[in-house]
Amino acid sequence: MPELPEVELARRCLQKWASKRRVTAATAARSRVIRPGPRALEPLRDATFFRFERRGKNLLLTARKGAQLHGLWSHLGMTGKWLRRPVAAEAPRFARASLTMSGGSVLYYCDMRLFGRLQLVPGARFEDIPELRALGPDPLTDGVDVPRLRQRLAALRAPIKVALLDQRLLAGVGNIQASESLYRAGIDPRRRASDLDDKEVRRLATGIRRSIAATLARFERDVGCEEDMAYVEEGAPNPFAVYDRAGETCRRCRRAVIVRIVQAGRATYFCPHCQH
DNA sequence: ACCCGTGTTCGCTG
DNA sequence: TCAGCGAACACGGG
Repeated sequence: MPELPEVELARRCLQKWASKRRVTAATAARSRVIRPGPRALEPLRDATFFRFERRGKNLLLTARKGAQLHGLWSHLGMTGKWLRRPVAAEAPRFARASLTMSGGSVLYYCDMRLFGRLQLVPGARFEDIPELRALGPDPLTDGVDVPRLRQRLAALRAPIKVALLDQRLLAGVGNIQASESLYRAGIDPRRRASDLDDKEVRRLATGIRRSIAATLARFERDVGCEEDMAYVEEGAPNPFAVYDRAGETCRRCRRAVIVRIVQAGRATYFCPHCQH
């Protein structure tokens, strides 16, 4: 489920669950998401997590064990999530790794589709990892630098919606936030990225910030991390303005109908009347 | 049965 | 050389 807001929520939950507690056991199933292999997490035994960062959709945790630092890099892919359970409880479905914490709880990494990633980073040297170095600025923690964004977009022939999914441009914008941001900015997702003028990039930057802020605010209201953490409550109404609303009347103009198209293999939703 | 999917990477093509 | 595209990954839900 995770785009930037969901991953930020996961970061806050993990911080709350793991801060100042010691890892008493760490297990990992044989699975392609655990790197480099099933024994990858064993060095975390007796370590204590003290830093909980997020860059785009990546969670970067740091633990200390004596003089040693261990990094844990977690990317949730499409279906990854972290859950907390009492030590006596059964493991959740699709659990791929677990960290048993002092104090009697277990943190489970669960991932049905196995598109995620869980990797130990020796010495917590995240700065040495090429995939992380390649990430663009994070709209929530770094803000959006409009002149820089426009300069980057000017070099791209791809449609603006497709460009927004490139994590080298901005880290954390995913398929939902891309549609939502463009809707807020009143920009047609099919426009060539290089064709956006200054004013439009400014509107887009505002759209991105507000769309992320709105989603995060909703999570803060509706989703806690007391026990397990549910990204989307079962049967909850769609919280987004256009995403997954094909065929519905646009809430802004009340005239046109939201359209679904496919770009680069992904669904895009927009209002043909409000977005140009 | 069939299609769809909040992500990323790889290989092919023009 | 490189942007762009489809496929692949894996599996449940509508």
